[in-house]
Amino acid sequence: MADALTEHPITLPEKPALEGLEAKWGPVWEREGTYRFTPGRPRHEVFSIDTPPPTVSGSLHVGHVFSYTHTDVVARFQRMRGKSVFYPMGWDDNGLPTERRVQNFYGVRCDPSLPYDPSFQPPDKPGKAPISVSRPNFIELCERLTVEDEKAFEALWRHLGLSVDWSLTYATIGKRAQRVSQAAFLRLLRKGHAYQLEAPTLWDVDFRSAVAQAELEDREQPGAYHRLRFGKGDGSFVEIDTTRPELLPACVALVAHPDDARYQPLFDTVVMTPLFGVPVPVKAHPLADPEKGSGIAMICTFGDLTDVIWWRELALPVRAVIQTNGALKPVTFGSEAWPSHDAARAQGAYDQLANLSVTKARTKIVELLRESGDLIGEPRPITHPVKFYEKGDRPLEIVTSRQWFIRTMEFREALLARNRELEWHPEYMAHRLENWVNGLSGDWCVSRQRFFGVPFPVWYPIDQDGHIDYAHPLLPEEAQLPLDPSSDLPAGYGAEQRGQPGGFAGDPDVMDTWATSSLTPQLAAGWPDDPALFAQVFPMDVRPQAHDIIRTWLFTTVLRAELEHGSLPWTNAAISGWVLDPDRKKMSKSKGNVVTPMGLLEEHGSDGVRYWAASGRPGTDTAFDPAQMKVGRRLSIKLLNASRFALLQAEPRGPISEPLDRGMLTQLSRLVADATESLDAYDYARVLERTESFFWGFCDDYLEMVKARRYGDFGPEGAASANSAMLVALEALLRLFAPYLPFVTEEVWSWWRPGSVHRASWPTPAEVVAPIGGEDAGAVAVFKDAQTALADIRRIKAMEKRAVKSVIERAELPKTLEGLTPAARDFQAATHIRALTFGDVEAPRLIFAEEPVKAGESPA
RNA sequence: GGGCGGUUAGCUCAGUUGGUAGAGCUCCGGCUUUACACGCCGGCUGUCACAGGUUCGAGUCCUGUACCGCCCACCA
Repeated sequence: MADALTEHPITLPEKPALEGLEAKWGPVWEREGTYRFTPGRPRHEVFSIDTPPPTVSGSLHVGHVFSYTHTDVVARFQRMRGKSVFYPMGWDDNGLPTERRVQNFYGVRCDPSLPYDPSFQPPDKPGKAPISVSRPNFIELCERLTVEDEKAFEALWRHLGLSVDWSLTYATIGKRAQRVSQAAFLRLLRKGHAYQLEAPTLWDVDFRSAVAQAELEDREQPGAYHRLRFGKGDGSFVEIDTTRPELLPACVALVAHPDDARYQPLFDTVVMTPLFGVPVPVKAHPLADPEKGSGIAMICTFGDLTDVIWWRELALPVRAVIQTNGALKPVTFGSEAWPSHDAARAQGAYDQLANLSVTKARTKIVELLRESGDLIGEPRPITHPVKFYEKGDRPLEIVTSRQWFIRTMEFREALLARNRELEWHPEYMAHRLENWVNGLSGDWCVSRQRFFGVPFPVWYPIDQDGHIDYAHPLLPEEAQLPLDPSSDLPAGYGAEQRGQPGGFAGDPDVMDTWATSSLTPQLAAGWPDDPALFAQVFPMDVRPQAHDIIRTWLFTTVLRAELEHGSLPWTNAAISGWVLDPDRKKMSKSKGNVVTPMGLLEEHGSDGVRYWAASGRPGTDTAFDPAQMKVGRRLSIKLLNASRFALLQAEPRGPISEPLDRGMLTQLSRLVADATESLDAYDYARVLERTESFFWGFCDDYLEMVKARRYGDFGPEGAASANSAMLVALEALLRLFAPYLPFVTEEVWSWWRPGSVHRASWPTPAEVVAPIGGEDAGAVAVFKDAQTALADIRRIKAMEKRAVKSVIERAELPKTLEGLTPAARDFQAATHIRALTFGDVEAPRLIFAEEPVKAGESPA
C-alpha cells in the first residue's frame, strides 16, 4: 500500500536510549519555534492559558513540577488539535519575599521619601549598615536580581519539557506590571469601585501594615480566660471572662444576648470598669453567646472582628489603645474619651501599661487586677484559635487607619453567578469559591503600608493649614502611567510644593500583591496597550492553579475581570492538588523532605517524572512516589524498543486483512475517542492510564501474536497486513503519548516521520480505522478470545515451569474461546501449538511435544 | 459550627450509565523468547470503612454513623 507513512525514510538507532533526549530536543524545539504562539488567528482557534507565575525569590519544588506538568499536557493536546496555544510564563517578583531578598542580597533598604538616583550602583557585598535607596531604585535592584532567578527557573522548565512560548514572558514588577495595575486601579476609582476609608483594619504589628481578609490564617495559641468583675454601682458586681485583659482600658461596653434572662435587668444600665473606673453601658446583641464564658462579654476597640461588628452596630465610641507597632499608647484618663470616676487611680494603673507590648501589658494588668481584687480566681489556661497574617509571627491587631478598598460586598451575587458559569475541574472545587464569596465580611483592603510594590497613582492637595485633603485626590491621565507619586508630580504642581501647605502629598502606600496578581490575564494578554492580542486571547481558556489559593488568586482575578470587563477571566479553572510525602503530609522545606526537581529529572528522566505527575488526578493530592517515576521511565524505554521493533522491518506493506490487526486497530480507535473526550474535560490522568494499558496489551499480546506472521512465516500478504497495522498503530500511539512523554515520543517520531510530533495533528478514531474501512467489531471479538486463550496457555506453561517456546503437540480449548478461530494461525504460532481443537472442557488440555520437565509427573 | 473530598489487595490507586472485584508497585516462582534482561511469563493478596434502605441484583444509587484530610467561620 503506497500510503503516506512510507514517504519518509526510516532511520533506526542500534540501541535506543533515553539519556540525553532533553538536551537533544530542547534546543531543536526552540530553534524550530515548535511552541511559538501564532498571532492573528481568530479567538476560536486560540487556546490561551493563564499560567501561574511562580515566585522567583523562592525555589521550585516538586509540587511545581507536578502541577505545571498537568497544564503542559493540556497545552500540548490543544496544540495538536490545531489550536494556536497562548502559553506564557510569568515571574512573580512582587511582594514581601522579593523585598526581603533584595534587602539582604544588596544590603539596601527602601526609603520612598528619597528621590530616584539614576546612577546608583549597589556595593559588591552588602555593608554592615543598610544603604537607603529610593523606591524606583529599589525596584530596579529587584528586577536585576530576579533576572538571575528567572534563568534558573527557565532552565528547569525547559528540562521538564514545558511547551511554553518563551517569547511570552511577563513579570509582576517592573514598568509594565505597574502600568497595568495602576491603570486598572484608576479605572476602578473613576467607576466608584475603589474608595478610601478610615476604619478599623486588620493590622500586622511586625510588618506595620494592613492585611486583607484573604491573607488571614488561624493558629491555635495558648491563652487563658481571666474572670474580671465590673461594679454595678450598688456595691455588687457583674463578672465577665476575657482572654485579652490588657484591652480593659479599651473597653466601651458589655454585651449579652437579648434573650439571656440573667442579664436582661442590666441592659442599658452603666457599669464601671475595674482599675480604671470608666463607665460603660451594658448592651444586648444577638451575637453574644450565652454559653460562652459567663455569657456576658466586654467589647473593646478592638480585640477582634466581633468587637468591630458590635462597635458598629451598637454605635459605640472608640477607645483605641493598640498602636501600629503593637504597644499600648499613652492615654489620659479624665479626658473626653476616657472618663473615669477616679482619674488619678486610673492614670496610675495605666501608666504602668503604656508603651508595653501586648503580652507584657497582659502580664502587668493581671498583676494589678489581682492586687485590686478585681480578678476572680486565677486565669484558666485554654488553647484557642487566633488570627494571624499568614506570613506574620504575632497575632493580628485591629487598628484604625486610612486604607484603600475595592468593593466586593455589593458584587457578591454577580460573582456567584460568574462562579456558576465557570467550568471547574474537578467540579466540586466550585464550592470553595462559593463558600468564600458567601463568607466575605467586608470589601477588599488593597493598600499596604510597605515600601516595595506598586504605588497608588494618586496625590492629595494640602490645604493652607497643612492638612491633607484626602477627599479630593489628584489623579493622573492613564497615558502617564506608570508613575510613582513619591517622585512624580501631579499636574499643575512643582517639586518644591511637595509636602508644603498649599502643595500636595503623594499617597504613601503600595498595593496588596494580589492587586497585581489578580490581573495576570490582562498582564499576559497585553491589556490595555495591545487590543488586538487581548481580543485574541481574552477571556482565556484556562486558569490552572492549586486549591489553596482559590480565595486569593482565583477569587481576586474573577473579581477584577468582573469589575473591569464584565466577564469571567477564563472559561475553565483546572485545579491541581498538592504533592504529599509518603506520610500523607504536605511536602515542606521545614520537614526536610523536599527533593530538588532537577535531581529528580536527571535521575528518572523528564518523561519519567512527567509520567508520575500526570497520573495525579485533577484536584487530588498525590503522594510523592519515585517508584511511579521509575514506571514512567520503563514505559518510555518500552516505547523506544517497541517502536524500533515495529520499524525494524516495515516492508512489505499492504491491505490490513488479518482479524488480529483489524481488531487491534478497532480497539485503538475506541481508545482515541475516549482519550479525546477525556482530555477535552481535563482528565489527563485517565487518558494516560488508558493509553498505557492499551500499549502494554499491544506489546505483550498483539505484537507477540503477530510476530511470526510479520516475519513472513505465512506469506507476504500476512506480513503486509501486520506491518501496515503496526505502523498505523504506532503513529497514533506516539501522538497519544506525546503530551505526556514529549521527549521519547519526539525521538521515535524523528526516526520515521517528518516534523515534530508536537505539531502533528491529534489522532482521530476515523483515521485509525480508515485503512480497514471502518470499525470491525467482529475482529475485536476474535482478538479478545485470542488474548484470553494466550493468557491461559501462558499460565499453564508457567505453572508447569516450561519454557515459553516449548511445543504443544495438541491442544483442546474450551468452546467459549472458539471465536479466536479466524486468528488461529497467529495464535498457534505464538503459543507453539501444532494441532488445535475446541471441546467441552473447562480449561485448556495440552499435550506437550516432549516429556514433562519434572520427573515423576505424567503428561497431561 | 458550616461546607467539600476521601475510606477498594501490604503500598499507590483505577473502577464510565447498578450486572461475577481490577492495574501497577512490593513479594514469590519461572523463562537466554531473532524489539527490549533498562526484558518476558506467571502466582499470592480483598466482609469494597460501618449500619440501614431502594433493587431480581449495590463498590456504584438513597439515608445515617465513624474515621482521615482540606476549606471556611463573629474564636469574649
